[in-house]
Amino acid sequence: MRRTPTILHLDMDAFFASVEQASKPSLRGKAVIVGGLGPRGVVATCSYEARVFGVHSAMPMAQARRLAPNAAYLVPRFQLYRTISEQVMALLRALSPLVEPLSLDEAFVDLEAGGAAWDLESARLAGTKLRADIREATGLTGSVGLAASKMLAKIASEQAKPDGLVLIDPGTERALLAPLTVRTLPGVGPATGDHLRRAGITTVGEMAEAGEDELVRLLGKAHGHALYAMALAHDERPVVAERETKSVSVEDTYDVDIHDRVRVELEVQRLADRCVRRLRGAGLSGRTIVLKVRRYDFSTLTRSETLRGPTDDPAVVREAAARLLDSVDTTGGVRLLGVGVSGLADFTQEDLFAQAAGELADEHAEEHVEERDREETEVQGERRWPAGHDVRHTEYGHGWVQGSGLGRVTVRFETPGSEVAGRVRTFRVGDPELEPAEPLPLTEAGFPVGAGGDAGVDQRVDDEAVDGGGGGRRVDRREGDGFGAVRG
DNA sequence: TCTGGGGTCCTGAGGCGA
DNA sequence: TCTGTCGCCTCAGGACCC
Repeated sequence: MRRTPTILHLDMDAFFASVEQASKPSLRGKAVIVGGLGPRGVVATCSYEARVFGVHSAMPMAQARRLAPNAAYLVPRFQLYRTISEQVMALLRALSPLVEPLSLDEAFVDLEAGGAAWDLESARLAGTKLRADIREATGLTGSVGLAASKMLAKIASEQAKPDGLVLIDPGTERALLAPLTVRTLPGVGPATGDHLRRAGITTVGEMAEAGEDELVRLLGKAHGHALYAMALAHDERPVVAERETKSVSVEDTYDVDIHDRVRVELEVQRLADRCVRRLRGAGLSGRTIVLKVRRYDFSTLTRSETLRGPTDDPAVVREAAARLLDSVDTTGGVRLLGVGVSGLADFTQEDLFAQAAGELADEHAEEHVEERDREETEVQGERRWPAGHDVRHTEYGHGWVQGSGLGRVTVRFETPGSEVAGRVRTFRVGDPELEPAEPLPLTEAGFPVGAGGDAGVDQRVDDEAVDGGGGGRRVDRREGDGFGAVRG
């Protein structure tokens, strides 16, 4: 392990929720919860104000609503988050060519490789400056951890949250780790945590004391060796800038279990088409087709088939997925279906006939996508208005959808630069003066050139209105009008 | 009461050829 | 020719991460 704390871990604070608060002044200081708003949605991120009520990531949305009924509930706007994330990643790449993004809101940076830091003080300075730069460029806060390894840098940034910086001094690592719970270590989730607890091991120090042989006996070879090394603060994993994609998959959870076998078959075909579009979009093909089925009782099974050569042919993937489905009993109903492709290559080995058939099928698939996009943004000729998405009104200007339902849409007219919360007005959903709009930049610095906003047409539509967060007043709560229905 | 979506990695069973 | 074994591959499931 290197002796200088020049591995940096950046973690943006409550990223999705913070972006929403920055773009909607009326939500600042309020409980904001971002996630799937359907009956089976879960929380993606929530603001620190929402965490006070016990809400956290991955919690079922229904539970979050019970804990924080007056919070603002918004659907994620991934395109906007991606745009902001690119701004942040650009700042990281200015520090070093060795940047390893873990997600939209997290990354490792090897400061030493970029010459941005070489000792304790230069590392601290680089981290401090980075946080200031991020705030200036995006208006958002991020927490920084600095240490001599990835594991320790990540633990440090966790301790720094929110809006802080923690540097782990070389030589103090083991003492720092010893009292922490085993769940602190990457790779220890609920199952491994339980396993260790049953063996009387609850802290990292106890893991180190237990010894390598005992951990291997308890957790298996790979896991045991890796976790023992981590418990001793040994982590030699390098920061890796480019990671190869190993698989591509798509899956859908349905609002209501599907019992109809024909419908299940149809959904699998659609998922296969979507998966192939993603595959082709990435310029990839793959050999192994995987079908995933989650049944009514939440039991999950996968079936896979390996072809003789890699394919990106929608017809081939559809047929393989259909064959795999033949071996699965779906009579009790299914809540989730998924199709994936692994064993990836950046070339194909299809014969000419298959290629030709594929192109034909692909044309149909493209038509199908456009059709679905229309379905998602319009219902019986009327536009849909996802909660939180930006809109523009010819008279009142820029705003965002606070809620919709019963043929009405409620809009709050404000922009990221607004000093005070904007006024709220309600319109007919078909009002010709109201149209979806691109998100505005969060700061005057704006988005980088070429970065797009969110078209606002490709998101799942919520079926709930949102509350501004303050007064406990619910706006336009929709009754069952078909908006939340399962696609298809 | 309920539990998303998109990934990665590991393990163990079983088939198969050398 | 039969049998054991080793290594590799495929398949299914589980755990974990964000």
